[in-house]
Amino acid sequence: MPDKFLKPYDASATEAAIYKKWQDSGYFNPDNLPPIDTAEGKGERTETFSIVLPPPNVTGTLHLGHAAMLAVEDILVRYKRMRGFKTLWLPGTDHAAIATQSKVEKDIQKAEGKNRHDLGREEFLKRVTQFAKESHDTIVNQVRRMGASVDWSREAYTLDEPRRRAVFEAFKRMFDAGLIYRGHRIVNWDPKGQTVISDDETVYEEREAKLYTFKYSKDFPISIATTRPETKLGDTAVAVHPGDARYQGFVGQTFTAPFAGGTTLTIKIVADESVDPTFGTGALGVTPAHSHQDWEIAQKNDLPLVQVINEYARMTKAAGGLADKKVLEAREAVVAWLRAQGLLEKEDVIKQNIATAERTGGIIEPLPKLQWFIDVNQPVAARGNKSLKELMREAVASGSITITPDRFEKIYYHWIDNLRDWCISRQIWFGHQIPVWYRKDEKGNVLETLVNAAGPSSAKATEGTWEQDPDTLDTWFSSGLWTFSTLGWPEETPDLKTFHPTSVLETGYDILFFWVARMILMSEFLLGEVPFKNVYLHGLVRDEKGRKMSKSLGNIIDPLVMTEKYGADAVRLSLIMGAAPGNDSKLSEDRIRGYKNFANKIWNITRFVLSQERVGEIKPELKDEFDALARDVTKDMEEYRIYMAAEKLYHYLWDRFAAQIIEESKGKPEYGETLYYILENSLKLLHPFMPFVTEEIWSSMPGKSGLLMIEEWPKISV
RNA sequence: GCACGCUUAGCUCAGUUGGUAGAGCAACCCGUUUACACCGGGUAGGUCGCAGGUUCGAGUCCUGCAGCGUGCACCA
Repeated sequence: MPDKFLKPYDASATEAAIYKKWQDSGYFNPDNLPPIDTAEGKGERTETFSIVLPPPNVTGTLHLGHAAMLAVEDILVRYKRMRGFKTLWLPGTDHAAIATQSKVEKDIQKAEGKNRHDLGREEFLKRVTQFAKESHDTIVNQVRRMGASVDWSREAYTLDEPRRRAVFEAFKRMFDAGLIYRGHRIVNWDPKGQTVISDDETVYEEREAKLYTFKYSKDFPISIATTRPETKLGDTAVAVHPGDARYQGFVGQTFTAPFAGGTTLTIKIVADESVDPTFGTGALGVTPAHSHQDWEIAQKNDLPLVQVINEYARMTKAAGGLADKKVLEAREAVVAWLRAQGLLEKEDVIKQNIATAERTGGIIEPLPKLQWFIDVNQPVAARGNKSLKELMREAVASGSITITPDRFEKIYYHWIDNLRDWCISRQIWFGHQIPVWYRKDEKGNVLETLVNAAGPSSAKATEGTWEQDPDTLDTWFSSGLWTFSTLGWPEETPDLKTFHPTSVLETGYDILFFWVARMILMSEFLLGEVPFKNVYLHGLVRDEKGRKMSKSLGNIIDPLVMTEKYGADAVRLSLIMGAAPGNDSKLSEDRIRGYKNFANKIWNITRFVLSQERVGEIKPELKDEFDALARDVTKDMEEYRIYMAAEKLYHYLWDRFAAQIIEESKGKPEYGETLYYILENSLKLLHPFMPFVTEEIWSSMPGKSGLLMIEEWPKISV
C-alpha cells in the first residue's frame, strides 16, 4: 500500500497535480477521447454530448454561484464521458459590456478622478481591455481549481475575432430579413450609465411617492394627477376614457394655459381606451416624450411631442425658466408654482414602483431616442412566416427544448407574451460596435446607410464622408449566439455539425430571459434549430441565513478560500447536495467541512480495502445490492436528479459499505474480492462528483494504469 | 393586479410514481477494542403552516386560507 494512505487525505497536496494530469492527457478535447467497448469490440464514440460553459463576465472573480455551475456541468460532462459519449465542454468568457465598462469607470474615477470622456474612447478601451484580460486570467485559474474538465483548446471570448465575425453576420442577416430596424421611440434611458437599456435590464423598486392633483390653469376644465409634476411641462394632451360621461363634452377641444417657468401649454382633450377612469381623477395628462404609454396615445392621436428632460436628467430649454434644473429641483419648483397659483388641489402619498437600471442603480428616464431594435412580431419568411416570438414559444411548446424544473416553462411563456421589441443599441464604448455606416452631408443628414462590418468599399468611400454608428450592441446580442458562435458559425465547420444543437444548457434561473431566451431566438432564426435540447436551471447560492451574498453584507464565501481549506471535491459536494434544480440553496462552512470528512472517509475505506487480499468470490447478494444502487444513481443522472445521485452514493458508502459491509468483513479474508468490486465501481460512480480524490485513489489501485476520468461507467441496465 | 414557488426535528434542508417521517450541523451520554477521532456507538428532538376533500391509506394528490419569497405587469 502506498505510504500516502497512512496519513489523512490532503486535498491541497493532490489537486493541482491531478488537474495537470488530466489536462496533459488531452482527454478534455473530444477529438482525443479513446474508443469505447461496443458489441463488436473497441469502437468509435458515435453519440455526442456537448455543453457550452455560460461564459463568466470578465468583471472580476468567480463567486460560489459560478462554482455551483461548474460543479453541476462537470458532473454531467464527466458522467457522459464515462458513458462513452464524444463529450465536449466548451469554455469561454463574456465581455459583459455595461457591467465591465461601469466597473472600470468606477475604478478609474476612484483612482484618478477621471471619467471616460476625460480619457477618450481609444485610451478608455485600452484600459477596459487590460482589465478584462486580468479578470480572464483569474477566472481561468478558478475554473481549473474547481476541476472543470473543459476543452481549453476551444476557448472563446464574446469579443474576440471569430465571435466578432459571427456577430456581424448575425446582424446583417437579421437586418436583411427586416428584423433589425432603427426607430425613434421612447426608450429606457439610464442617466447614470449614460446609455439606453432594454426592458429586461430594468428593475422595479417600490417607493413612496406623492401624487399631486391639480389643474393646468384656473380655466382648465379637468383636474389631473401626477407623481412627476416636472414632466407636465411637456404635456400636449389630456386623455380620458371614451366612455367617461364626466368628460365627454370636452373631447376634441384644445386649451392653452400659462404654466410654470413662464411656459405656455397647448393641451388637447382626447379619448383613449387605455385610461383607467377609476384612478385619480380619471383623466391623464399626456406627456408623449417621457412615458411609454403616453407616447402610444400621442401616436394614435397625432399629438406633438415636447421633450423637457435631457440625457443628464435635467430640464431642457423647452422648460423655459426651469431649464437646466435637475429633475427633482424642477419638480419642487413646479409644485411651488402650482401652490402659489392656487391650482394644487390634493397631495396623496402612494406606493409606486420606480424603474431603475439593473447595473448602475440609476433611475430610468423614459426618453424619445433613435435606436436599433429587433422586431419580435415581424413574420420571418424563411421560417414559415412565424415571428421571433412564435419561434421562441414553439421551441419549448413543441418539446424540442425541455426546461428543468418544468415550472419555468410557464414563466418563460409569460415573459414571451409580454415581450416588446428588443432594443439592442447601447451608448457605451465597450462592446461590438454596430456594423452600420452612414454617409452624411455637411449638415449631418444621413444620405445613405450601409450595413457592413468592414465599412464602405473603396469606390463607395469616395462618394462622401462615411461614419460608423458610434453605438455598441447589447452584450446579450453576442452571448445569444454563444452555442454556435463558439463552434465556428457562420462557417459550416465539423464542430458545428457534430456538437450543435448542444445537449444541455445549464445556468441560473435569473438569466432565463436575458440569455436562455435570446439564444433560442438567435438559433431559431439563424440556424433554424434549437440551441440546446435541455435547459437545466440551478438556483442561487445564498448564505446560511438565506440572504444573498453581497459585499455590503460581508457574507461572501470565496470559493477559492474554501477550496484551499477543504478541497475542491468538498466544495463541489456542498454545492450539489440538497440543491434541487431551480431552488435556492444555503451554504455554510460547516457543510463544506462535512464533505471534506467524506473525502477522507473514502480515503480510509481504500486504506482498509488495499490491506486485504484480493481473494474469494464476489458475493452475489452484495453485488446485486451494489448494482441496484448503480442503476438507481444512473437513472437519477439521466433525469437530472444530480443531488439525489450524490446523496445516495454518500449514504451507501458511509452507512452501508463502511459502517456495515467492511465491519462484517473483518477477519473474513473471503470478502476480499467483494470489497475490491464495490470500491472500484464506487470510485467510478463517485468520480463525476469528487473527481480529484477518486482519481488519486484510482492511481493507486493495483492493476489500474489509465485515468479514471476515461474509465467506462459501470455496465448496468437501466 | 396576474403567475409561480416555499412552509417537514433547535438550524439548514432531503423525501423521485401516495404505503404509518430522514440527513447534515448543533445538543447530550459513552468509547481510543488498529481502515478512519477528518472516527465509532448511543440518546433526545417532529400533531410534515392551517382547514377541508379524494383514498383502505396523504408530507406526497385536489380545494380553500394564512405567512414568506420570486417573476411579470403597472396608475398617470
